[in-house]
Amino acid sequence: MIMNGLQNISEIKKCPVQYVLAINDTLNVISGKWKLPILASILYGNYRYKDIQTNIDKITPRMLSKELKELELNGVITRNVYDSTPVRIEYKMTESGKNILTVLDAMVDWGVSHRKSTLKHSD
Amino acid sequence: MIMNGLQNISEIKKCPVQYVLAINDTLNVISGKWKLPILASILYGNYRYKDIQTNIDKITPRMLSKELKELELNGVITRNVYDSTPVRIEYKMTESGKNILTVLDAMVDWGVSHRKSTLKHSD
DNA sequence: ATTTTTACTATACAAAAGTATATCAATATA
DNA sequence: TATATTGATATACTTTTGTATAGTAAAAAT
Repeated sequence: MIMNGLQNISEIKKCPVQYVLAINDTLNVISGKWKLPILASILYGNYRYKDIQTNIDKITPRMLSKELKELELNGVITRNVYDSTPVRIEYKMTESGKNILTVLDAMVDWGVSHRKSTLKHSD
Repeated sequence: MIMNGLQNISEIKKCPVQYVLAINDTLNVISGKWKLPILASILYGNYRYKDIQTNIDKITPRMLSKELKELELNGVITRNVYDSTPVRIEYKMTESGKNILTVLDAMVDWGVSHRKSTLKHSD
C-alpha cells in the first residue's frame, strides 16, 4: 500500500517503478468510453458478441471488436470458441479480470464521498 | 460496495446510477496522460506551476494549465494566490483530493497481482 | 431458394486529446 | 537598461479515439 494514514510527505516519496507500471496497467483496462460498459455487460451475464452489442446498444461493431480484442490481450477476458453447431463464441472474465471489481469498489467509494464533500449540484 | 465475495451473478445485478456516476467522476480525475503525474508531483511537494513543470519536464505549459484548471474545477486541487511580492501561486490537494490515494492503492494492488497472474514478459 | 442471424472486417470520417512553438505581462535581477 | 523568471495564453498542427456506414462469410430458419 502507498498510503496508510500518512502524516508527512516523506512517507509518500517512495513510489517504485513497479507501482507506476501497475497503475498504468489498471488504467489501460478501465479507461476509454466502452471498457467499463463491456466489462459490466459480461459480468452481468452477457457472454456472446451479439448479447453484449444488444445490451450496450449504442456501441458500433468496430468498437466492440476492438475493445474485446484489447481486453483479451490484456488478460482480462477470454474468447472461447465452442465447436458446437452453430459455432458459439463466448467472452468471459478471467479470474484476475473479476478482481478488477475491487478497483471499481474503491472508485465508487471515492466518487461518492467526493461528491458529498464538494456538493456539486451543477454538472 | 459492489462486491463482497460474490458467488453468483444476481449479487452484481444491482448497480445504482449513483455508482456509475461516481465511477465516472473518479475516472475523470485520473485518466489522461498527465493527471497522475501532476497529482503525484503536487503530493510530492511541488506546489508551484514552475516546480510542477520542471518536475514533470516533458509537459507543455498548455497541457499543464489545462489539467490544473480541470483538477481545480473537479475539486481535487486548489489554486491559491499569495499576495506577496512577487505574487506566489500554489496548487495544493484538497482533503478529498488526498483521498484519491485509496483508489491508487487499489489500482496498484490489482495491477501487481494481475501482472503476477498473467506473467507477461512481453509488452 | 431466400432471408435472417451471428460475428465480425473495411473504409472513410469526425472529434477529442496531446504536441510544438511562439508570445506575453508583471516583476526581479544584473 | 537589458535579461531572466514566473505563470501563464495563442495558434497551428498531429495523433489517438471514437463514429458512421457498408459489407462479408458461414450457417440456420422460413
